[in-house]
Amino acid sequence: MSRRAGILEFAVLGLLRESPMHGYELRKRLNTSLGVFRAFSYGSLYPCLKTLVQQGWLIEESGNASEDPLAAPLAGRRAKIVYRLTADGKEHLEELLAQTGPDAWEDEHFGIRFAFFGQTSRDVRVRVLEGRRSRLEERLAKMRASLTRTGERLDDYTLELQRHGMESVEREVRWLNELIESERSGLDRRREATAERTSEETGGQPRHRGGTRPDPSDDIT
Amino acid sequence: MSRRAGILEFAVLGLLRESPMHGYELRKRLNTSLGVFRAFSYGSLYPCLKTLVQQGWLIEESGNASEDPLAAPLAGRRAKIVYRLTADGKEHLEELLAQTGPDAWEDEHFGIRFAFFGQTSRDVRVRVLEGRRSRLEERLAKMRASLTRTGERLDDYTLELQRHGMESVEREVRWLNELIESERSGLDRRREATAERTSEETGGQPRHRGGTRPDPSDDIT
DNA sequence: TTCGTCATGTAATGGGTTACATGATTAC
DNA sequence: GTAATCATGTAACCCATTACATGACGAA
Repeated sequence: MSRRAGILEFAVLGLLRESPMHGYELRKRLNTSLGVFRAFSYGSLYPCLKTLVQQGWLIEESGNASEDPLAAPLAGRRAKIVYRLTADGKEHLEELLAQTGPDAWEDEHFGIRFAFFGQTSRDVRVRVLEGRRSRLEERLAKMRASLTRTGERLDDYTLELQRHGMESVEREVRWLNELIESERSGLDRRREATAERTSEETGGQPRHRGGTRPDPSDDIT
Repeated sequence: MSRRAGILEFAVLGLLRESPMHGYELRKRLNTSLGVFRAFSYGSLYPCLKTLVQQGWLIEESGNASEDPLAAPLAGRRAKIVYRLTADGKEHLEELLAQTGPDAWEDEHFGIRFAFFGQTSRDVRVRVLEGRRSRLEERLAKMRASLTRTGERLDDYTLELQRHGMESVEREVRWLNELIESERSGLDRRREATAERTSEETGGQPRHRGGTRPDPSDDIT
């Protein structure tokens, strides 16, 4: 059981905790809200959903659950397959969210972890941020060492690439410092607020509708 | 023939153009000089080398070719498999280097392309940089649109993640602007210098040896 | 009636990793 | 002699993508 995360699984579970959705919608959210870094395709999403159902973490429902309540009597609209998190699934997600293992701060995972910080307890948040930071500092050390090394003889472009890369990492470290700082200073107020607060604020807010339909080719890529 | 690039193939060809090497050394270079972004393992490198040999782009040589000429009479040192670029291979690389198709500026490819700018003609360099820039600007537009959209209701962390992501992209755009600018201003001097200059400056510089052996676990990761 | 979007899926493929197996050489 | 590093590989797997197949619905 619990054959270690996989970032898509994580993302799906996290999104479905906020509200039930069908696959198509899920993918769209994956590639806008969370997808700044990563885009997923149906070819991975649907099989993933299937295995999550098999694990008992999701159930398939039919009916226009997460549809806009304002335009409620759609009636004719064909009922799609809506996925909802089960109790087991919620529990499983809770476990994933509580993990602070090394893969929580690797490049790919960190983004997802951060995206669901709203569902994560503050101490885990801090641990993940700190883990990420030391990961990056370790990397910086190696990059500096590699630049210092006598010999190597890199040409200007390679050098420039490395310089820019290092600056990017340094920038992320500064960002993390600020975040950690602000997590720490947020100690006094919202002391009670750890993993329990999410339920009431994730209620059914109307989905966006009308206004600027922003270019049908979704995902930011 | 020429079954489209693949970044590892590209990197191997590019590195071997500078000087012949054996697999182990190749991987190390891949993961330091170029490897700021990406790390490769033997499990992908050796099979890749094999197919490149089959394509006729590399030949296997035995002998301590790229070894430090200062410590030349190593004699006892067992001869490893040294890979050298063939004429065909060089030609093929030239073609790859000249390509300015859309995948030249996608995230993964762009790094490699840039790393070998020293072997690339200036007009191609500019085209790739500009392509990359417009790619990023396109992305920025989508991100802005997605942030502007009414509804969506993202929580603070997701918002912060997107904000940071956008700033990263904006920063890269500024970097590209500077690079393009400096490529353009470099028009007068080195006018002759396009793809022909690389031969004499890539001669056998001594490999690093002695001094600080920088921590045997290579790759920057 | 046709186009665009919504919606769900499958099969083939890709491009890499991990873990393993093996062995030579060098430094202590 | 033994540990670390150098060196070459293979097999099993992973996680995703691409291309494809299918079809319903709404709007022009």
